[in-house]
Amino acid sequence: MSRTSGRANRGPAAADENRRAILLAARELLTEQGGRVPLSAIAQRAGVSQGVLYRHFRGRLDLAYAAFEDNFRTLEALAAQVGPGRFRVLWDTLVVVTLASTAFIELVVAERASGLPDDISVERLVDALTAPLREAQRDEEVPASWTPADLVLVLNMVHGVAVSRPGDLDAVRRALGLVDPSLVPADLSEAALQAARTAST
Amino acid sequence: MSRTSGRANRGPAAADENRRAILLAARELLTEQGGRVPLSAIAQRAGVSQGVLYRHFRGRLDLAYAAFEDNFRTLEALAAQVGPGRFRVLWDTLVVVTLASTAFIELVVAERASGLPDDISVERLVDALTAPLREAQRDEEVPASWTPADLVLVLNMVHGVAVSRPGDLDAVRRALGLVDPSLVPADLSEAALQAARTAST
Amino acid sequence: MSRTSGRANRGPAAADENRRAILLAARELLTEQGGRVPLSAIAQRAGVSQGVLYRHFRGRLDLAYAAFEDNFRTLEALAAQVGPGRFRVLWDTLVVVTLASTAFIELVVAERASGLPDDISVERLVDALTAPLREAQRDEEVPASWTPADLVLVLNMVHGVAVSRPGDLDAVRRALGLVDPSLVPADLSEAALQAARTAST
Amino acid sequence: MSRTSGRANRGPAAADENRRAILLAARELLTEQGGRVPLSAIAQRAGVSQGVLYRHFRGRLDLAYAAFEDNFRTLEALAAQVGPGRFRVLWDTLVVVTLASTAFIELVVAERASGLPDDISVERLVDALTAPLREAQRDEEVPASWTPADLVLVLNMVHGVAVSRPGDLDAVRRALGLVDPSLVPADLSEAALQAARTAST
DNA sequence: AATGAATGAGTTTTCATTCAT
DNA sequence: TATGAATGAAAACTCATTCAT
Repeated sequence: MSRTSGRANRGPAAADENRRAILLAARELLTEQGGRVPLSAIAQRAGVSQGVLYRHFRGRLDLAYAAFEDNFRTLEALAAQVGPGRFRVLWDTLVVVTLASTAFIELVVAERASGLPDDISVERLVDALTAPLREAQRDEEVPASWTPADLVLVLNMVHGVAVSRPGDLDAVRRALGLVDPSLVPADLSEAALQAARTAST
Repeated sequence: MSRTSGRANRGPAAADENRRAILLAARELLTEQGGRVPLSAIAQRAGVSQGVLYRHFRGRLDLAYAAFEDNFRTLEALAAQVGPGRFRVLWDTLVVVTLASTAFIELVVAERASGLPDDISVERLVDALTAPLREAQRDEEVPASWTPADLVLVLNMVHGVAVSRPGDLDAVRRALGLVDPSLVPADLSEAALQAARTAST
Repeated sequence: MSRTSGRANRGPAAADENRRAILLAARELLTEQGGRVPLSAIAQRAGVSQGVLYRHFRGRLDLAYAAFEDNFRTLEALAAQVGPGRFRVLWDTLVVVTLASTAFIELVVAERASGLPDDISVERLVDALTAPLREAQRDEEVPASWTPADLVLVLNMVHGVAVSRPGDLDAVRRALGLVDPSLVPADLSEAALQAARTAST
Repeated sequence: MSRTSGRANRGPAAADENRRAILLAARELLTEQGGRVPLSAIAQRAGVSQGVLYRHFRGRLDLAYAAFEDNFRTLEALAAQVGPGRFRVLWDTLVVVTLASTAFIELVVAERASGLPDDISVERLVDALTAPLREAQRDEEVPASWTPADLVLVLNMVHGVAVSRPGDLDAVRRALGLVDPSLVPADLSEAALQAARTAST
């Protein structure tokens, strides 16, 4: 599953590709083996030397921060688009992205003592959700009582299910259904997750 | 928060006290510093030597298993009692115990690759819940549609909130309320958690 | 030149001996190979594992601090003794110890950015020198114009010669003679240095 | 303190400027942070790429050798001039240059194991000093007993003070005064040092 | 000729686990 | 039986040096 063939120096031109390969490898290995996979294993899976990993990311946590940043950007881009049903799209993506990022969330949670960087915050999510949620409530697609913060809470719950039952998408569906049927994404498949994983910047 | 005072050999009489002190220290340190605290730090906080820690627990995961076993026993004892309202008591305890054991759950989840021992399983929880839940449904205290497995799912969700927002009991209350108001425990306080923490065998 | 024979675990009883062996090995290797010898090489020469080195000393600088502390104690003990000629003894020892500690001084100097711990200071030397110097001046053994701080300055100069001409004791003698003939120690031999090296706590 | 502005290829015209910028950056960083600054940091401070640094200097030690060579040339030029008081000028410059080059001296001393190149030697200094010293002695400006080698020894001592008390020019003055008042340079100021630093080739 | 990314070989550092006392 | 030192096997991290562009 190594991305690049040999270990030839492909030169600076490959820098961006390397960065992406590292993030992807991290996602995979963290998911497969848990938060303590050696960084050297991640570098290896990405097909780069350890030095390259350290050039791109200051350390383990930085990998997670970078993934979060990517996610935020994806979501903010979605939220910025207007049109009917954008809440639906945004929410479904949010759930899928949360599931695809379980490993990174765990990492950050495990190192909570270190404190989060400013640009990784619940507020950012709340901001992106506010307008789309209001629209959806106006159109009576979702209960009027919900706040953006409630939705973030639901994502936290989704994460709880994801870590407790790795790979069990049906459990996630049932869990969301317990809160409200309208929260269950239309396409919650392994393929959708895989797409979200590969899409990282 | 008991620490053994000196370091004289206090004989087997101290063994139990040591065991409890170790589990408590582990809970504290895992919560404070995340899953990677050195075992030596746990031993130190517990006021025992590393040798003693190893005498009681085979390793890091064993600490979590032991805590789980304790929890299971507490809950099964509760479930065995009959009488009106026993579901209420059982559920409230389940939530509190889940929150008090966040650190150990994280540990096990992080090492999920290692596989769980047989006596730590969802089934055991389902078994304990089945009868009390049926009673509560008969008395129309909770929706008839719920299954014991659904409740375990809710506990998973609670765990998700707990790790995402450490110490925020209000978030837990709101989250449970989103599922169903009847799921919010009557006494969900730091004091209740502390009691659950100290209660470990 | 390894101090201990094999690599058997000689148990806690050897802890003190290990500490000493590490300091001695550090002195030797730093002198032979400069300030960048791998700590692993020091551990090896001392006949202990790397972990033992780290148990005794937080890192490279700690080795130097420990050596300084040892030196200070030796000197303060000498300064505390009374009797005629104690300045002579103290000064000669000071020069020898400075030369025997060249490697550690270089280390600390190289890492000056890190700042010194409080208990490693010029003042401590000045304090130890004050009374003995006063006596020597009363007895007209040394020029009345000198201050303890001047003597420390002379030690700094000795260090300059030591690093610039490693092993050249004659250069040290000539240098001290340029300042004042009375500053040249009576016994400034490789044997005296070796004794000072081995004497570290 | 010159930095190349952009990063366009400015052609061979920039080569000299780069060389100087690198040496200056090395002086600064070695002084600030000790002998272990990464070469990449030096290149960065100099405003050039690592490749350029390597084009000019084979490695870390080469930086020091180059600085020494520069110093030697300056001094030999001074020594070649005749006229009354040339010893004075030469000596004062020697002291200033020694202080301005502390960082490089430390570097070479730390790597003493590697051995010096032939053209960096005490003899070269002795040669430059011989005639001027003889004149000064004939004019009774300095004690007749001194040899050129003694003066080199005094420079070694100056270096010892410089590393032990970074930036403390007064200590240097006092130290030289302890040897002989005539050795204290007339202008021993930070400005004079700065001039010597910038003067490199 | 300049840039700065990539390599890869150290070095440092950390712990789980063992074991002498 | 308890203690805490020692081991040793990872893992993290750092840079000098090379090299594609």
